[in-house]
Amino acid sequence: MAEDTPRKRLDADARREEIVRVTLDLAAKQGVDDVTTQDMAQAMGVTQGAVFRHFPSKDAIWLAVMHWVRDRLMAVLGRAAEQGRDPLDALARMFAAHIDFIAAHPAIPRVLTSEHLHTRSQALRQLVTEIMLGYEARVAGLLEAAKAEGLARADLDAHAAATLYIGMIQGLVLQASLLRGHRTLKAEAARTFPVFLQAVRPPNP
Amino acid sequence: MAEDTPRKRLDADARREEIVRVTLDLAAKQGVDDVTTQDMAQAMGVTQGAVFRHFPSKDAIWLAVMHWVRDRLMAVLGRAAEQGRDPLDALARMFAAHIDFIAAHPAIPRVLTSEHLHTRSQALRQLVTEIMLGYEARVAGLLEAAKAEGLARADLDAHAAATLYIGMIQGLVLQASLLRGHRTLKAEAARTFPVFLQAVRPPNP
DNA sequence: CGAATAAGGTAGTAATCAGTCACTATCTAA
DNA sequence: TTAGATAGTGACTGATTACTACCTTATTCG
Repeated sequence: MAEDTPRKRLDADARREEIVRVTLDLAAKQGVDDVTTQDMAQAMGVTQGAVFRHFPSKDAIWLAVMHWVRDRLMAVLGRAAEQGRDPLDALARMFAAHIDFIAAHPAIPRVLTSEHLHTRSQALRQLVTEIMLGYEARVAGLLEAAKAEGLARADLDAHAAATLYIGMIQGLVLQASLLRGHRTLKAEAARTFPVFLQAVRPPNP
Repeated sequence: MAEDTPRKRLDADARREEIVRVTLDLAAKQGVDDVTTQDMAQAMGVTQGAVFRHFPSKDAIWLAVMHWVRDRLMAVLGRAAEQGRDPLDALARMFAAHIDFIAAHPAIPRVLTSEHLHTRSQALRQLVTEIMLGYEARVAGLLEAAKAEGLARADLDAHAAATLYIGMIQGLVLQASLLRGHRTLKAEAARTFPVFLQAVRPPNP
């Protein structure tokens, strides 16, 4: 819960990384749009002015955060998917990896879906769009591959199913956020994914 | 797009209603957490101080907005559902009505899922939770009824399916918001709902 | 008609915010 | 050892915010 205080006088690269880290932490705790540069500085044990030595603006910080999220998330998803024995197994592994990643970094979905950030800068909006479309294409690709192998129904609308998949994650996150504690993300995810799979599977086994 | 300027000197009830209306409008245009009391006043053609004659605080305005959303949304969903010939038809009508309502009032899902509002006051958070749980229970109820009539698979996890249903709406809204214009909410919704239905329907017709 | 009532205007407040800048402390390398 | 480079400080700014107090104007009703 506390900061492991890698105190003052970091070189610029390390400090930039730390700013991204504490920004994600703070976004999880107090909400994306309530994170101030003062909060970031305090979490690192430096003064507020120091933050602006490493980023020209707050938007630039959010952009760096978004890049961090994209890189890590895509790496995690890719690693999980390539371990799958077939396309549907890959999708299941990817889903589980995503849920685990969100559980470890609760701010990630909030950053990606934050309307506050989307409206702040064109660059931010574009990056989020790119992440979403890329993710959707990846899911749709796995579903198409599943169709080719007869693992998914032949008439499946892969694009629509990918939309449903992404929505499923959003719904799970919102529930877990509203009902903090009462329902755990992982447990609900484990119940909901099989229902999604039924929409994909062919009618007669 | 413009204000139909029901100009000055409204009685308190009418003014309160108008504040709720313009707040929803502004939230759709500029984002929930970027709506200021100054913006509201300007949209109504009064000064900012006038807003606080009718609400004790900005949180109270959001609470009134949330109540408006709950009342209207629930009424719309209820009316749509009771026209259904069977539980699944009711669900389909409810979904279509929800999408139409969102298309007419784009701020609604943003208000309901705004983390900024959830963290502002306990009352707001509680009301959103109540709306979500109520909605989910309604969907789960229809699905259970469908099971009883043999319209849904007997082993369906109605609760999980309801979670998936709500997530589907969230996913559609996010897509429409990010890809403004490129994809229309109604068209994507019409493609995605049948995929969801496949998860519900019994294996052999 | 005239006074009470209710709605809006004017002009503030204190707090908070991102961003700036001149200065200082610390590190590194010749 | 010292000189240059760099990270951080501290005090500041101007803009914006929700909210308030006092005053003015419109409406209503006896």
